[in-house]
Amino acid sequence: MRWSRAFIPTIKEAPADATNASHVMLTRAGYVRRIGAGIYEYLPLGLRVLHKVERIVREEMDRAGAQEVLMPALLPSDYFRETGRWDVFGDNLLRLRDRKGGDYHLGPTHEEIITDMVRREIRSYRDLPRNLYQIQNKFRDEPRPRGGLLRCREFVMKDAYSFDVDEAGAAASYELMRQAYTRVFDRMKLHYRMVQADSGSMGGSTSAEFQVLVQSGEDFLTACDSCGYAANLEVAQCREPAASEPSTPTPACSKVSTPNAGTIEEVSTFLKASPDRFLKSLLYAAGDDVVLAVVRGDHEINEIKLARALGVGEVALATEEQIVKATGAKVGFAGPVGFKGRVLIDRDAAVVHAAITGANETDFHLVNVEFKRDFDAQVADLRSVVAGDACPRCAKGKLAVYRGIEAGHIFILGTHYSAKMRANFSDEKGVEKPIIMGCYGIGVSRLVATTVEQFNDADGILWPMSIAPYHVIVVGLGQDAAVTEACEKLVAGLEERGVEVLFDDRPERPGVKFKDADLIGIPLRVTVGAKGLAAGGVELKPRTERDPKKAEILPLESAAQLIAERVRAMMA
RNA sequence: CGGGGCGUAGCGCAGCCUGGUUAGCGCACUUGACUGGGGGUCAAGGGGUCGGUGGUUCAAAUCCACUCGCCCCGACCA
Repeated sequence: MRWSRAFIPTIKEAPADATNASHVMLTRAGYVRRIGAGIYEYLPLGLRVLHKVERIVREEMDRAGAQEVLMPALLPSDYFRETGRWDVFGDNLLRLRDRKGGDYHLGPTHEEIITDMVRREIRSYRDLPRNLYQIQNKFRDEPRPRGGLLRCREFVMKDAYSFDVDEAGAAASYELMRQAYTRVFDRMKLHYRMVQADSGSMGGSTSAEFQVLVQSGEDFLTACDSCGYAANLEVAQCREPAASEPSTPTPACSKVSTPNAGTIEEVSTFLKASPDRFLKSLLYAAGDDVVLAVVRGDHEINEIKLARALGVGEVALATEEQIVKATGAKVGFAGPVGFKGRVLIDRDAAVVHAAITGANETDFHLVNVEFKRDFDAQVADLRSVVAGDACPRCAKGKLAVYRGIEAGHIFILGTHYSAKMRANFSDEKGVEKPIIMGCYGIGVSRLVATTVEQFNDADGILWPMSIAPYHVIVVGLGQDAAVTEACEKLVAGLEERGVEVLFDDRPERPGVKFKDADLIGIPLRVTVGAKGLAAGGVELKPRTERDPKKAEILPLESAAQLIAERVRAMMA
């Protein structure tokens, strides 16, 4: 491709509303344009990258024995009504109505549709297992699209769905997908972790997320430094603390005045006691009840764990009125001692001795509080892991905390959809049973942006060879006939060898071309100029090399061959 | 949905508080000259329903009301 004929609108200044690296880079480099909140156009370079990601995903899905299908984006409401998601999805579902008044929506995910496709055709265990996948645009009316391409209202997603006769079969399908995912992310050279994750409300048993590690990630993860344990912070566990006795008997619990000191920080300063001696008491609304959850002062409560311990779907922080009503005190003075209602305490909070808590009385706290002696509560794991916690899996490991972007999620669904939709098969004995399903997503368009988040520098993008829009950029300097001739010859030689070449033949100054080449991030740059030709050939420099003086001089005659080999090596 | 902010040339912004006659700046764009290995210099140009509607006023980018769009923080998020 000749740049002089290409549509690659690079710009110096990104729109002011671009806040993260991928949005800024992809916009400046002419890959995408935003035309609405969470709605993007893919320009030629952007589409080439998107297609390359799709191709890798397709190849690995096919290799794992899955087959591609295409489902409608426009869906009649019947299917989602059948499983209740017409209501469950709420405002996240992009709904519309046709001229006859019929309810429709744009598909946010296609479990119901694929389940319907399968139930109409699959009758027998002989028809199973099967794995079907789709790569297509999906729609969610996000409450707040953000992060450029990272969270859009319309996005490209690969979803695979597996259908098995039993749990063992489903586990095997899941394992195949796990391996396929590993291959996909490896081929893209991403730095990622597979982590345990919350299966969500959709009743999955086994599930794992593929998190790409980047500082700008929305998710927090933890991983052990010595074994393979890794989990999303939502569900991450740490080792249970050892039980301990106070070194000296704790004096009787007593009340102290702490005027206007409601936060841990204020009371901690006021009483000159470190936060880890506090029992932080938080009130939560769980269904119709208000419960008290207690964690150590320096820890943060994890609402997913709390909900699980309570056996409810979700919990919400109590309102100010609820707090005042339940404790009889202003916000900031709640405590477990004397609390009338259900109390849960985190394992680490339960082993604090001579603790400090709110007194359920405005402007007062209690000191020398002892769990069991002064109050009782249900002990549970309620807090989020913090860096430095002991690994729950191995004896010596410490947990580190990272940030990541969720690029993939695999899980076993069981019979959640098949039971509701009567997607059954007959087993060997003729007994009708629901199909065991799994589903496996990859955010394809999100992956484009995620890769840029991980691979960029001050000058622009650094694509991995496997998904770069072009393998090589040939930069011709000056209007010299000899230079032009050398460029043409090199470009032809590379294209003959299957190398994808962008040839910058524009009559621009060298500085402009070099800046643009860095910005769009093609992995290999070949500079062809009078100077280089005089010195023996063309100059090859990887995008990762900052110093132009370190470019290799390749003889023009053999350059195409050598560069083609280099491309192949970088692809692997 | 709660809080904060922004809509003025393709992009980035000033002007608005304190209304006033041709609405400015940088980048980008066009033309010419010089220049030519990391976003060059000089000169001359073109480009605007000031988000929309209504109101106040002799006069509105500027004041008021409504409205649409967008961004950020939070809530939410397969």
